[in-house]
Amino acid sequence: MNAKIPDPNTLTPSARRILETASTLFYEGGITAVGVDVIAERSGVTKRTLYNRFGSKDVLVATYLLNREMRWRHLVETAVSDPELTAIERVTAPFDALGEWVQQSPRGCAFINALAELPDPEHPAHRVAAEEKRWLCSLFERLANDAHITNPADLAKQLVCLHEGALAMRAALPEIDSVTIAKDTARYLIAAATTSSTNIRA
Amino acid sequence: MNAKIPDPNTLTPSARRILETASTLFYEGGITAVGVDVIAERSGVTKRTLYNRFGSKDVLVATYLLNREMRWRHLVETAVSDPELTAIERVTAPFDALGEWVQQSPRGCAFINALAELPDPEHPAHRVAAEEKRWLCSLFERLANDAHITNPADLAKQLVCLHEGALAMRAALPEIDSVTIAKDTARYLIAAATTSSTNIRA
DNA sequence: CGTAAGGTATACAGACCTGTGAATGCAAAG
DNA sequence: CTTTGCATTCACAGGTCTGTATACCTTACG
Repeated sequence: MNAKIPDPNTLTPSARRILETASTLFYEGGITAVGVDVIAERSGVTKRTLYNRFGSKDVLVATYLLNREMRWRHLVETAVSDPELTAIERVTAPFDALGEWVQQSPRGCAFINALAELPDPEHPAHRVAAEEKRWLCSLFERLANDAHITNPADLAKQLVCLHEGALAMRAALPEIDSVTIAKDTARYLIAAATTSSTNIRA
Repeated sequence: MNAKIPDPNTLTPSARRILETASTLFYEGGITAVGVDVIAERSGVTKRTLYNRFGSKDVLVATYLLNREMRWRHLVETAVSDPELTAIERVTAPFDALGEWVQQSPRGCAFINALAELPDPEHPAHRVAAEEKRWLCSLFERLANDAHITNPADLAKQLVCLHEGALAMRAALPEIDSVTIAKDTARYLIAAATTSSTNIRA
């Protein structure tokens, strides 16, 4: 029932083109609304080739999300590894990455969007989406830990919420600069958590 | 091109049933993925009746979102009007409402989800979604103002981000109690903004 | 030279999609 | 009693959807 996802790095030239076209169309037009015919046509490829390379639309969707996750992770990892940054600044670096990212992705989080369209929890999209959020959360936790912040786990969850909220708000109300707001709020929470001040009381 | 949306409060019995069925199916299965045939069948109604009442699927979708927004607004307005609450507690009351809401809506924000599926900015869904976010933002601002908080506008935007993030995270990673985290964070930000402490520095 | 892999081209199956047409039953309100 | 509104049944149009079948071409490589 569930074919395996091809490695986005070892694709034939046509498969590359298909994946790139599909990525754009899926993100901009929605997964369900975009048919394989359009993807094939816009890739300069026949539908047969598409199915030869990916086997099914579901696998193509999963590859799209996986590939997108890889690109996003790479961007974030580059941002947090900037040697110019202090340990504290590193914690908010993902928000800088997000600021760049949304320039080309104003329609919200592709993983959240995919979840909205694919309710079946068995669909590989759910695994990819959940994993991405978990990854971001542990990254925040690790960075907070490296910056000697009290309660890194709690702070990480707060930052992830802010992060997701900024992405969603960007899609719904672009007139609000939600990414900057989220980053400023993150900075504030971090500063508060470093100065050994009163922490959050449940 | 754009038929008008019927008032969800003055519907014939059949239309009510159609709207309720559609609401469930759209939210749980995605808007594009759910066809009018299923909606009609599950409502015990013929497709013709559906089209007599709503005119098009797009209008049905818009009515679904509008009706959902009305229910959500009502829930929030009830929560913030609780006479037991102090002015400060009122500011976080929408998060309490959210906690109840997600019990029956674990699949994220219906408006954000709709935006993900309907990229056309002319679609009425965009108006409804943007308006809902704007409404929530001004509500937060008003509540913050009533609680004599410095910079109510800034705080409101932060709270909206937290709010949306909690909703999105709930859908992606239900194992994290994101609503509680968001509410606690909100309380913290509010407390910080009331004690005339250092505010956010850009 | 021979073979295999990647790709092209066209057609098709079978299901589902939104939306319409035409005729009819039924009940309440004027 | 008749109009009006609501709902019904059945059939259909015209597309689009995913996925497959058949047959051919081109290039690389051993």
